[in-house]
Amino acid sequence: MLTDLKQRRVRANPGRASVVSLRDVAKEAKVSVATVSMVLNGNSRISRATALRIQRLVERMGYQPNRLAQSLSSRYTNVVAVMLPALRHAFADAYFGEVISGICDKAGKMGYKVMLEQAKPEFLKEKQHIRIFERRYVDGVLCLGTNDRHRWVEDFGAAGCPAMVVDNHFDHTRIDHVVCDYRSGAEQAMNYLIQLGHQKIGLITAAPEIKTARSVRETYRAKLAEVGVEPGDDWVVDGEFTEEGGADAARSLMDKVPGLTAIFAGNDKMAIGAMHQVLTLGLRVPQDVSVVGFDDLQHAAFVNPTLTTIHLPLYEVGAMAMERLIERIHGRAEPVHEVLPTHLVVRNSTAMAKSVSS
Amino acid sequence: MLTDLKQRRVRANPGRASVVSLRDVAKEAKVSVATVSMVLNGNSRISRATALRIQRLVERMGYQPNRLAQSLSSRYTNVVAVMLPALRHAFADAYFGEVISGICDKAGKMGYKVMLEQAKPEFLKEKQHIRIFERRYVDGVLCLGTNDRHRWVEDFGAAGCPAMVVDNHFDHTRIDHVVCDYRSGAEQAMNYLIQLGHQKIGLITAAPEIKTARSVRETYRAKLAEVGVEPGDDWVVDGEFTEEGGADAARSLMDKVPGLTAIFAGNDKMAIGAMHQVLTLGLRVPQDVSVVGFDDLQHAAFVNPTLTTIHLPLYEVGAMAMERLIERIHGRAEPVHEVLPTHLVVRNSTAMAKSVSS
DNA sequence: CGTCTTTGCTAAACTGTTTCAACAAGTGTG
DNA sequence: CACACTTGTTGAAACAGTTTAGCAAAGACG
Repeated sequence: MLTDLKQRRVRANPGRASVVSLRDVAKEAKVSVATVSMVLNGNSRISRATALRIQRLVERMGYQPNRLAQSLSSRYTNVVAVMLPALRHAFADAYFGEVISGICDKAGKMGYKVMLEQAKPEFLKEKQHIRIFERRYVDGVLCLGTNDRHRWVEDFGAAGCPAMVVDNHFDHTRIDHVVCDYRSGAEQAMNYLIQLGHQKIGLITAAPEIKTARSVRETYRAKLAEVGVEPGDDWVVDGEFTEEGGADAARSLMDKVPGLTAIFAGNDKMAIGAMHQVLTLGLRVPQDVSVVGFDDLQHAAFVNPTLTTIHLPLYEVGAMAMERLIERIHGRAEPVHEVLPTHLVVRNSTAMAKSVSS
Repeated sequence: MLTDLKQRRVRANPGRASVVSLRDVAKEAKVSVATVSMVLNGNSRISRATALRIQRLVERMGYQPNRLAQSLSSRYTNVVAVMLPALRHAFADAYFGEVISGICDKAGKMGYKVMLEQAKPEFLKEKQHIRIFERRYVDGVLCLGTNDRHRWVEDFGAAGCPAMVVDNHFDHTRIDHVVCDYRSGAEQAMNYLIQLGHQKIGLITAAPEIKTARSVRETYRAKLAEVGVEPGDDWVVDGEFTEEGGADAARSLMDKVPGLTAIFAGNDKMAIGAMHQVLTLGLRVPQDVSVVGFDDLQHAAFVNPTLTTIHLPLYEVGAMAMERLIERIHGRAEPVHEVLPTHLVVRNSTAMAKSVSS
């Protein structure tokens, strides 16, 4: 008999929609808040009749649980953070965009919200990446665009915070990851170029501190070795993962490697920059120089000429990382180390090597 | 004298970092939780000595306020949502990326977190865009990529939820907005083309339901009228804001408008698609056809030829929208209608019209 | 010396949920 | 008929903060 009828302070809530609480529903239904809560959570100890009555009331009153209170009580926020690197154009990057797309779609389906964070130096120095857990902003974090120098990734493991490295791989840390098969992708690209008769193949890559980039580089050397080619020091150039970098790298290659007939770039942006540079130098793609990219961004099909590239299942990588992260949050014990397959997409930036075709 | 010494249940928190609470600090300092709370919130009624002592203790114990509890009590979450349109590549879009970049940077500086949402049909049908307020996920929302058909934008005003339309403008709704000066941008582009001697200028635009696109279209007609040119029906084609659309639109223009010497595209993606198509048709850019874009995405400087375009201050638009939204959350009464200036960036996709230069 | 004000702090109410112990009523069993 | 078990529900504690009313003690003043 609702003994607790003491006046609730009238909500001083200027202009904001007055929200109904569990209490309001309970009072209206003349039951305790515990009962309403149990109905909403499908507790089987509530009679069918009461459950139905209250469900209708909840519907009619438009009750929405306050998820701050829910999270406070349940210790789960149902929010995960996406950590992006502190690059000026990180959000405007098609590569990250594709991964985030997969993350968000999966998150939505699993009832999770996605929060955006950038791994800026001061953010990390203040240990904010751990604080977002301690302060209960998130249940887990997905780390994009990481490299070996990002030692902060290890903090998550040490602090017991669910975290996942997306599309990269740390050697000396047991942190979970979901990654594309860069090695196999590089093999396919090199096989294809070699098949077309190319031997003097330049590699534009970046950041040796990125494991996946190292895989590509090693595969490049291994594949050339298979056909008896020993690349010179000038054959591998850093392109910083940007169009500008790719363009500069291509210039360096054209300068220092006479007779070069093909360029393999570690991502599409560098490939596009490189193509641009080759064309600027008055040479033709693919007649004089073939170019192969890596990523298969949507854009790759709309440059001139269209770009032959390795397709990475970035959307799928994002979705799977999200799924596995949620499992980890819910207590999964086994480590996650998923590798997703890649494939070659042939377009118009590649052709038979000149020495062969002529 | 801590009368409330009843045992707190031992935290059943397997593996997770044990977090210190206000209570823990209070107990250690032998004061009440209220005192600690007041110290942290800078309440002046606490003695300097106590404040200092507690601040040091807070530091030493590594206390971090639980923001779920804070938000529950204060009714502010310090989180805003960014609503993106339900396009497959919304996150991979450089246009949105640039705006989001500005939003996130500003949010970080103002102590806000950013949550990502996609305006999918079922999301809106379930009124989730209002629910995220009712359920206290966010204090405000920034709407990107909206158009006149998105009537849900009006729901925010009706429900008293702080919201802001970013880089667009609704005629019949008094919702706040921050927008680039599309009209002036289009004027600059048209002036420049006309200056170069172009008269037969095709327009690739999109979605008449987007106010800013309509502004561009109207300006295009007005500017042509100024020089006595009446564009035919075939001169204006829809390009759907995509590379593919731009390419198709360019084909249509080349087909149906004999003697066309310039194309003005409503965004850079369509411009790039159009350039690609023109080149594919065996014509040269800019010698045969000049192309002007709109946006000045980072990418525009790395296509071949580099793209002449209108620079939009998208980063700044995002940052300002965020700032104004926070003001609105904190009770700002006056409507926000900001317009940010644009400017022309001349690159290599434009040249004198053929009839003039020859 | 008694009253008033200021200072410094505390108890308790409040935010809105989940969950558990307990209890009344009804049913089944020996 | 007594006892145990099941069913349906409730009260209260817990989550972790903020905020307000109010209580002592100390200083100012008539």
